Formats: sequence, structure tokens, C-alpha cells
Amino acid sequence: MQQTMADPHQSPSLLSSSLLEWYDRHARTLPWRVGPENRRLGEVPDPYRIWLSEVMLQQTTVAAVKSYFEVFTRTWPTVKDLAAADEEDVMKAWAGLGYYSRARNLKKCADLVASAYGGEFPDTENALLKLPGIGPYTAAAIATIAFDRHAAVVDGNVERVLSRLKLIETPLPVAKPEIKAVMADLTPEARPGDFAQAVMDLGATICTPKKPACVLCPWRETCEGHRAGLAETLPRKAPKTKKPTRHGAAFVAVDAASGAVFLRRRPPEGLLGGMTEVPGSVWSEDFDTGTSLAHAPFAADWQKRTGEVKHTFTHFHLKLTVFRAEMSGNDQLGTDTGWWSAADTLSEEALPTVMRKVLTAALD
DNA sequence: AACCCGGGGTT
DNA sequence: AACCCAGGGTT
Repeated sequence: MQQTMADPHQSPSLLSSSLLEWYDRHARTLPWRVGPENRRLGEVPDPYRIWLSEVMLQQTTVAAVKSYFEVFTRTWPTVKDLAAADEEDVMKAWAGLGYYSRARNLKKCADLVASAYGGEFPDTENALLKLPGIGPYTAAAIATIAFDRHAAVVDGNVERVLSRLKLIETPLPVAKPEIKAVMADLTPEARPGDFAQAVMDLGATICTPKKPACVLCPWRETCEGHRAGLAETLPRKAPKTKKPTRHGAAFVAVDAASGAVFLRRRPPEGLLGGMTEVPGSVWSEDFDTGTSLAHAPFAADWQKRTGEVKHTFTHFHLKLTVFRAEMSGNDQLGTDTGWWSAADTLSEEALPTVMRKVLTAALD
């Protein structure tokens, strides 16, 4: 054997053990994580906290998640507490994190775990996969991190790290099954959860999308992408389509005496489903801004604000023309269409970011 | 397989 | 302004 020469076909067990050594020295400290040191001292991960963090981390960065995780676990320390919570309070606590179907499924899942599982999460990948809001990635992550199951955890970090390690040039998403097979092959029988977290940490801190720090990487000697000078170009991806721009109008009614604002609920499904908004028009590419006032929810002295609110969603850019009206004595506005929200509690409403921008444009 | 879902960060 | 990042559900 030529152990002194770099070997691009190093065995799975040598690859996993070298990465675990790196993880023992460099693991990030995270609010939901039991680090290698505490793990050896006997501390075990809390499945509830692992689940909650993994759902929050779907399409969302650690930095954005941290403060939400603290509020959620302080307000609802166990899955039974979350199951007992009012769904509206959960939506309010989730406001600003995005992808609001995650919050609705989070509540459904908590209710199910409390009612059908006695408040204990199932401990196998297949059983977890059946729960609302838990897909292939999250099921594998909970099974291995919380329950020490051997599972192939594949998220965006893993796709990037392994496509480089094995020089997989097939574009995503076609390469997904191949990457999953590589991860299953590399995952060790001992400490499978730490290994999954190590690969994801490597992707988050060293094997980054742009300018990877290959010089610091524990796998640099054997990484085929690095050796070929192609690491930064991987993974390959199918080309993305560009976003259209939609236009619309938003109407902020302010009670002259109290400063309260009139709000309403969006439909439970679809874009920003179940979240709170101010009344407005449809959002469409061919919206005629000149006809905005025809979409006002009720007659009032609507004054157009200067500038437009701009916001970008997954599939389109949005430009909203904002109107404000000072009202008084409007108790006749039925609660079936919406409600008046007091000025000093407005920030606690389940307002998505685009609506917070609208309120800023209208009230400042 | 294709499409529907936010928000934040970097360049 | 343009680009980048990142899972689950639905159909």
C-alpha cells in the first residue's frame, strides 16, 4: 500500500473517520446540537428540538433560524406544549421565516405526535417520513441525529460536498440518487448522526458554494473535484428560469383616533397561506396601476404614498402601490372581512415580510 | 417530472 | 439589479 501517496479512492471507513476527527475539533455550537464532548458525557439529543430545528432549517440559514428557535422552545418546551398551542399563535411566532406551509405542517405534526404517539416522536426513518412536513431529508436527519439510525442524509450541503468529492458532473436534480448512494456508502455504523452533521458542517464552513477553502479541508487529498481543479464548478445544475414582475395595490386604513390598522386573513392555502395582510388587489403581470382605487376594500379618502413597495418571492418580483386613509367611527366594518389591530401590537400580528414593508411605507 | 412555496445574503 | 442559497407538498 502507498499510504504516503494521496489516494483518490480512499475507503469509505477512512473517509468517514478522518471527517469525524475533524468534526470532533471543529463542530459548530448550535442551540439544538449536543456536541461531541457533551455526547460522550452522556447527554442525548432531544428529538423535539432536532425536529423543530430541522424544519426551520429547510431552505433557511442557521443565522435566520436561531432567534426563532429560542422563542419557540421557550414558549413551547415540548411537542405536547406545541400541540396544545393555538395555531394562530404559532403562525405569529413563525412570521418572517417564510414558507408558511412549514408552520402549518409543524402544528399538524405536533398534534399528531401528541395524539397518536403519546408525545414521543417515532424513531425510524420510514415512520418519520409519514408525518406532515417531514420529507426525505428531514426524516433521515431526525432518524440519525436523534436516534442514531444509519440513514443517508442528503441536503444541499451534502449534494455539494459529495459531488465534489466524487467529481459527479451529472447536473442536479438527476444526480440526486447517485449522491444518496454515495452518502449511504460513506455513512459509518458508529456515530452516523455525527457523520451527517460533519458533512453538513463541512459544506457550511469549508466546502462553500463559492471560493471553497480547500486548503483547510480534511478531505482535500482525496477530493476528486479539488484534484481536477473543478471543485468550485460543482455541483452542476439545470439552468434556472427568470422571474416575471407582478403589480398590485395595497390599502392601509388607519383609525385617526387610535392609530389602529385594518387587517384581514389570507386564504389558508397558497401564497402566504393563512397569514395576515392589509386589503389589496390581485397581484398580476398585467395589473393596471391606474385602476388601483377600483380595488379599494371600502370607500375612504385614499391617498397614494410615494414610491412602490418591492418584494421578491420564489417565482416573481412584486411591486405594490400603497394607499393610506385616515378613518374614524368605522366599527361598521364587519369582523367577517377583517379586524382593527391596535398600533402597539401590530408587530405581533402574523404579518409576512412584504406586509411589514407595506405598513412601513404607509405609516412612516 | 414540473410546479408551487419566502427571505436573506452577496456581488 | 442580478444572482445565489435551500426541502416538502401537490399534481
